[in-house]
Amino acid sequence: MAATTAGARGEADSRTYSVGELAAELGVTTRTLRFYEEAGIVTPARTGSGSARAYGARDRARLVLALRGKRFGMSLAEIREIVDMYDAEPGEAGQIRRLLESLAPVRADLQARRDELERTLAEVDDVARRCRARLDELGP
Amino acid sequence: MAATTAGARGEADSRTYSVGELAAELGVTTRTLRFYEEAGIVTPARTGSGSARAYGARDRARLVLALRGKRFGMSLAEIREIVDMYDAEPGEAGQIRRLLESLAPVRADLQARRDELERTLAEVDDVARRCRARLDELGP
DNA sequence: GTTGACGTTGACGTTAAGGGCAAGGTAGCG
DNA sequence: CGCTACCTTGCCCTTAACGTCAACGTCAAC
Repeated sequence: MAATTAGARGEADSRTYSVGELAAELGVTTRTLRFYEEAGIVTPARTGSGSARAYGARDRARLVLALRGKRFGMSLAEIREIVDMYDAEPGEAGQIRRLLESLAPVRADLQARRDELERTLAEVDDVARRCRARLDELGP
Repeated sequence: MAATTAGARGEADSRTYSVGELAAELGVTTRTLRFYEEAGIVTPARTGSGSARAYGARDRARLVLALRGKRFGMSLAEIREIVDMYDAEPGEAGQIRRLLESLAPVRADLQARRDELERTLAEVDDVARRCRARLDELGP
């Protein structure tokens, strides 16, 4: 199946990356990329003969999202879910509605985290402010 | 050493919690609290005879901070550092200055994370928007 | 004075997220 | 042809952050 490795339509795929290349670019090891593949986050194509992984633009995008997700404490499983819905094929109305619904809690969670971060940031700033005040009090 | 379990000054300590109590309140297990103690995040006092842990307001506050930190992907070690500086004794000028300096990168990191979150949130919203548009296109 | 709820330490098990290494394939290059 | 660089698939090791279990103390209640 599949025609030219290109997606549904629009061959603006540009290029394709090898593990090493992509790993270097993303600042992770090749082991990590392989691990993410096992976790179902990416499914790179293979080169005809060598069975070497060939990551496309879509894989790259998913990895970027995954690494971002990891940064604020998501598990690979959570990440997988989110990334999956990110680039799900449009499909028919029912499917889209389901996607929208599953998006809601994700959004809520992200927002909650952001708010917490905001609060934390404010607290840190407050500590800093108090420090400076104390220094003013002491210093000449 | 130490006088009454109370901090530097101001006995507004109110009450003290047992492991179970505090764990329930914070929504974690007692094991977790003990683990955080090993990790140096809290150092609850002990009751005279039984050697049972008695968590004070300060411990509670540190745990709240720690759990918040965990939510956005910090390791217990990182958490410990931050929490430590949060309620470090004022100390002399040099110490305060050092605290201020170590606070800067933390703040930068938090801000970076928040910005990333913001961007992710925007992307999620964008996906949702496109979903709705597509539904409008399809629906009657 | 024993029962039960709750606490204690200690030790071992588990899960997630990789690290690292061995043994081998393959593609270009001189 | 052989060298080198990069890739492949196992497979086991490690670290963090707990879970779980055992064996035992303690304190109030009955």
